[in-house]
Amino acid sequence: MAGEDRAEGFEKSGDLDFPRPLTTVDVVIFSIRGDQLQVLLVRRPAGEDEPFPQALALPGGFVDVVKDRDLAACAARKLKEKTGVTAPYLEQLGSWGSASRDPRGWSATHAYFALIPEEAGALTPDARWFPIQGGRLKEKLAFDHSDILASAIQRLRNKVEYTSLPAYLMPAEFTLPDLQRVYEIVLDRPLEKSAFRTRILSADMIEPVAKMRRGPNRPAQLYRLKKNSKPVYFVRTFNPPE
Amino acid sequence: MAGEDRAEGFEKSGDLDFPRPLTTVDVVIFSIRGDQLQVLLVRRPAGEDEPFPQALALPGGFVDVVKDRDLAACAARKLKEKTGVTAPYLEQLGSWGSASRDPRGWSATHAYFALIPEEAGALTPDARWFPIQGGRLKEKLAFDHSDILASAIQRLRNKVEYTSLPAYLMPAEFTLPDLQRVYEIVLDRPLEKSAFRTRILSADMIEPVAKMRRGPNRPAQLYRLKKNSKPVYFVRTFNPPE
DNA sequence: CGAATAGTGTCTCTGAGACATTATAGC
DNA sequence: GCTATAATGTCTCAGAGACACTATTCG
Repeated sequence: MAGEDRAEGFEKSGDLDFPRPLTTVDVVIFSIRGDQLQVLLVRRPAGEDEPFPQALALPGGFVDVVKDRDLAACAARKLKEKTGVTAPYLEQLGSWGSASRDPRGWSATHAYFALIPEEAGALTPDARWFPIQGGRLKEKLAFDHSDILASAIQRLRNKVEYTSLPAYLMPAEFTLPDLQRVYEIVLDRPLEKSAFRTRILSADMIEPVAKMRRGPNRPAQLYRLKKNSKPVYFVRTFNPPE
Repeated sequence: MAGEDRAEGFEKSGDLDFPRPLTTVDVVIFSIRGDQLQVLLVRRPAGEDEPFPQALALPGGFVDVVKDRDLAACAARKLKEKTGVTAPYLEQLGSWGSASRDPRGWSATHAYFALIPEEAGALTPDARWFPIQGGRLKEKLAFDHSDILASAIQRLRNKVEYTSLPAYLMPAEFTLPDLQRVYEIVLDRPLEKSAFRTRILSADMIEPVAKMRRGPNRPAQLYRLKKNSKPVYFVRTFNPPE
């Protein structure tokens, strides 16, 4: 059955009649809400034969070989279904597959992570936002979703050190102090204003709009993301403390 | 058949009787041979009903739900089978899945990439090394393996700018000029000797052995990787030209 | 000695960190 | 004027780039 031939790499692939792992896609969806980094989670159904009934989980599910042309389309579909949003930023995170992660049998999930602005979309009723505090989620998740989420948080933090990713968490128009605040929320440490501004402005990723944000103090210049702006990679990280 | 319920994320998962994609693992194995970056490829079988008969491909194959505990173990097994080597460096690269990449049906592959030293292992007869020239392979590959390889090359080059990954391509003992040469081969551009040495030596990743490499000129200090040394991440990239 | 490569030193430049200073709004 | 926040400027420091210079072997 699960013999050598197959494992050696297609040598007898004319015969495709052997057990296949389950194939799923899960999406880690981040947003900034109320000055916190938050992640979108759904509650699993309650059925008798359900794995992890009622547990919290990442939005996701089985690949649909009819509806989904490829993995990215599948992830985009799940994102759209849960949030109404179409791909501001969607990146593949990695895959997790083993005999034990799903009680129903050998399964492999393709994990993606998405960044969306606070204003975006209309949630489905089964989905809720949960804050990431101290770089972690308090709640336990179904399957190995806690591992996947931890990996997503680490990847996000890492990349925020040397990329413009937080721009995708911003509303259409924002000020430089707004953007710096989002960097600081994700990294959970303060950044130097002066160095921050130099870095962002020299990256040619945002452009000023002819408006200012007014408040009880000096107004701030409003900016927007430049058209078709891909993420920018800086040649240095922010120097992590110590 | 491929209806909404399933796609919505396990909601009816009691019913697992629907088409599953094929699940494979492929490994991009790099080594330095004869002053070139090379990749290990196998030739596909010639059978009538084989996809891409006789074409070159990355080593890999179906996940074996009996033999393979998880994806990484599956990748390590394939690496071992083809090269006799056990994991000097093995990292997940990403996954590729679509309806069209394999003529036998919807399939998803989990791609890994491995770095091994030149001396290592005994190849199986169906595997051969092919040089990467100008950052690309001349040969066309089966499936979407050309895309996967291109992605692996890009990831490798990227990481070499700010990590110690090339250390895993080195023999047990090597000199600093040797190591610099490997960096230069992968990046395909010369590096400054002085800056290179400062960076590597301050990274605390290698240690001198009490030997010198002798030649027709001044001998060079031999080094080895420190025990259990994980890859080092530098806070700056080498400044790319222009 | 010369050739060749190993290894070090010097000078400049860029960008981050720290922190002071100036600017502009509301009250 | 006072307060609060936006925006800029100054000084220092680390590390890269460029390149000169010294060191050590063989022949």
